[in-house]
Amino acid sequence: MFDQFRNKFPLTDEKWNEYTSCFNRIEVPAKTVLIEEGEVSKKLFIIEKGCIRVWFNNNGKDLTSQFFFENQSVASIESFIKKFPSPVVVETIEPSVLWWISKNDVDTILEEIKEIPELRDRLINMLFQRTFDYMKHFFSFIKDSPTQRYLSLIEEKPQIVQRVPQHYIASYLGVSTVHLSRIKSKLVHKNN
Amino acid sequence: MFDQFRNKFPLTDEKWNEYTSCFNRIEVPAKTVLIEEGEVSKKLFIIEKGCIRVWFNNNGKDLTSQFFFENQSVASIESFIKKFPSPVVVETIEPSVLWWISKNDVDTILEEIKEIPELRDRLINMLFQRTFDYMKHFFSFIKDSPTQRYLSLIEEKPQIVQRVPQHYIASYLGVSTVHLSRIKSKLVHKNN
DNA sequence: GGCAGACGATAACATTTGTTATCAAATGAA
DNA sequence: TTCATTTGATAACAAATGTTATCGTCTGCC
Repeated sequence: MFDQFRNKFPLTDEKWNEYTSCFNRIEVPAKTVLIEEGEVSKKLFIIEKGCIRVWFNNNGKDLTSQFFFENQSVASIESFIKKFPSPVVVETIEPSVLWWISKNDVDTILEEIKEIPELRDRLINMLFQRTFDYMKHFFSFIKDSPTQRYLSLIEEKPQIVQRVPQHYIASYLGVSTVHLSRIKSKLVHKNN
Repeated sequence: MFDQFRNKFPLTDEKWNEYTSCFNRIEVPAKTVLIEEGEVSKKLFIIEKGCIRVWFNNNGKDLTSQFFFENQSVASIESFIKKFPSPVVVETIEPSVLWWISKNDVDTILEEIKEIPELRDRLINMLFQRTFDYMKHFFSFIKDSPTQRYLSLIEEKPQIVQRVPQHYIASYLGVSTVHLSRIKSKLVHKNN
């Protein structure tokens, strides 16, 4: 799992082995809850195989905020960093193979590597990138119609449309399942 | 303007004076464009007095993404950091007193202070905070009705409701000016 | 003072989107 | 296989929101 990244990190073999051995491999079925709402999340997950959905409960309704696929890392980020109760549920969609690491181990590693500017800069860059991604998604809710958001999703994140059940996509786009059906139906008729 | 922050920064008087002298004071009327769409923004602004709106053009329509008031710093953040053409317009709403600093000076200062862990941590914290703020605003578009968003705005950012013309608030909430009028009207009638 | 433009309320109508209910197809478990 | 569950399409109706137009008020400017 981690060998593919070995050459990207300027670490000794010893340190590399020490760090990668902090990760624990698990296999879980679909619809496994990895982090519950209200729990203080002490785990960070990396997806080897499968697909994860982050959602929260709003007046009894499922609202999906993000999807994650192979090679992405997932946590209830605010909970993981600030030790707040998680506002969101993290749950598998497909049967998945995951690696998790505890917050303690992450903190230890971060403390050790912070002297390596290359890694520090990369982490800061990741933070900015995540900020920009949120901005982009946020803007689309103000400026685009649901139909346009769906078309952008097909264009920019085809994995989601291909692998995720449609009612989750609807809750991600902020529309009802019925309306997403209508949107798809209209698009098909327009193209004929 | 900067004296009120003097004791928050662990710097020598010499460095403090050197850094604060990088800022330039300007007074501008209402509706002054500070950063145009498509421009690579090389300035960061701090508001001494007044109020600023960040917006972008979407098919001829004004869409407001943020408001800023006294003591806040404003830039077309992605443009400022990554030197992209700015996707947004930054514009005063009220006659304002501003201080601006060039990107060159910011880079110089950041390079010098990065050895001070207190400042580095504070900067990283600010980045996280901004990420979380975006998340919150973004969630509200998925989970709240326009009426609820307007009520939250009154609750959490009363300055905006008090100081900003209503059609800008409508474009910030993602509704038409007519509909925001209706929302206000319904709230008034409900309370009587 | 008078005028133009900005701002906001309201009405009438059009369009979009949600809700509820029903049905059909696919899927998974016993 | 068979049955229950999940998933998705569609119809009919209700509610929310946008669009266009009109009017009144306020403000800044000459």
